[in-house]
Amino acid sequence: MRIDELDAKIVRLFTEEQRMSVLEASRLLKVARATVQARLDRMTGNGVIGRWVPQPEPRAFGFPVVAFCFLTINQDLGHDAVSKALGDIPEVIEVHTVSGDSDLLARVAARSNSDLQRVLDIMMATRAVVRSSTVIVLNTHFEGRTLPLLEAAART
Amino acid sequence: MRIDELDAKIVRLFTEEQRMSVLEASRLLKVARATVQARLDRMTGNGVIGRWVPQPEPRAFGFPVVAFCFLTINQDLGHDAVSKALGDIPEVIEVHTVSGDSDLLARVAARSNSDLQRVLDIMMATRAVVRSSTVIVLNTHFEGRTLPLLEAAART
DNA sequence: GCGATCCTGAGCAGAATGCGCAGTGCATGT
DNA sequence: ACATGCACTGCGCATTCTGCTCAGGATCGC
Repeated sequence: MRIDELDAKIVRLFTEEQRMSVLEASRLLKVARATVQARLDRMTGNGVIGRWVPQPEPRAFGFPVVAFCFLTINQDLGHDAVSKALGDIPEVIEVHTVSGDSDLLARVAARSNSDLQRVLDIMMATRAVVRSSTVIVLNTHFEGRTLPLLEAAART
Repeated sequence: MRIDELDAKIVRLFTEEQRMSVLEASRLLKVARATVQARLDRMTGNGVIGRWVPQPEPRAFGFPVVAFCFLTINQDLGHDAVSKALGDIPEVIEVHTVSGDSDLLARVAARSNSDLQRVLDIMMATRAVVRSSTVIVLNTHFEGRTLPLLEAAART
C-alpha cells in the first residue's frame, strides 16, 4: 500500500505524543480534521497500523531477562501444533518458523537467569520441542523501531 | 512492581478494543472512573505500559520479509557505536547485544529476499560489522504477546 | 472535457476528559 | 483501641474531542 509523507507525519505525531488528539494533530499539520481521521482510518483498516494498544513491558513487572531460543521440534506434530503448545506458556512472547538449522525461533521472558532455566524446562516438557539452543539478551539497544522505515517508504 | 488483577483486566480491555474509553472501561469493570484513570497513570508512569502508539507493520507497506541477523562486530568500535550505526538504517527494526558466538542480534525488514541482500550489504558497508549470519523468518505465529505474562504476574 | 478521488471548512449532538472534593473502607503502625 | 495513610467512590462542572454529515473546490487520469 502506498504511504505518503502526510501519513508518516501523522503516525510520527501520535507516536511521539500519545496524548495527541485527532483535532490537535490536524492543527499542527495544517490540514482538515477529516483528513487526519480518514488517513488514520485507512491505515488502521489495511493494517499499516497494526496494533495501537498498551504494550506491557515484562522488564517493568518482574521479567527483566529476555532470550531467544532456537528450537528443533518434534516433526510428527507440525509447526502449528507446536506453536500452539508454546502459546500456552505466558513467558513465550513471540514464535516464528525460520530457515536454517532450527525449526522455530522463540522469544521468551524470565524473572532471572535461573528462572529462564525453568521456562526452558516447561518448553521441553511439552514434548513438542526436541532440542533447544538459547541466546541471552544482554542489552537491548532498541526494538520495535518501525517508524523510520515507514518514513523511508513515504519518501519513495 | 506489583500488578493486580484489576490492572490486568484494564490492560486487556484496552488491548482487545482499542476504541475503549476510560469511562466505558470503568462501567464494564464496575469500578469508579477515577480508579481506572489512576491505574492507567500509574502503569504508564512506571513503565509497565511502555508504548501505547500506532505500530506500523512493515509487511503492510511493502516489507514482508523479516530476518534475524547475528553480527560479529568490529571490536574497536564498541557495541554502542555499532548499534548507533545500525540505527541509521531504517530497515533495522531491533538490535540487541547477546551472549554466545555473536555479538549482536538484529531484526531487519526487507522488500524481498533479494532486497534483504541489499540491506545486509548496507550493514556490512558500515565497517562496523565484520561477519553476519542470517536466519529468515518463514512464518510468524505470534509476536508482542505480553498480555498473558502480565495476567500471570497479576495472579501471583 | 469529465468522472473519480481526495481535501476542505463548517456545523451539531453526544460523549469523554481533566479536575476537584468530601466521604468511606481498609490495612498499618503505635 | 486509636490515629494515620492510602486507595476507591460517587458526584459535578467546564472544556474538549469525537463521530457524522454535507457542499464546494482542487487534482489527476483518461
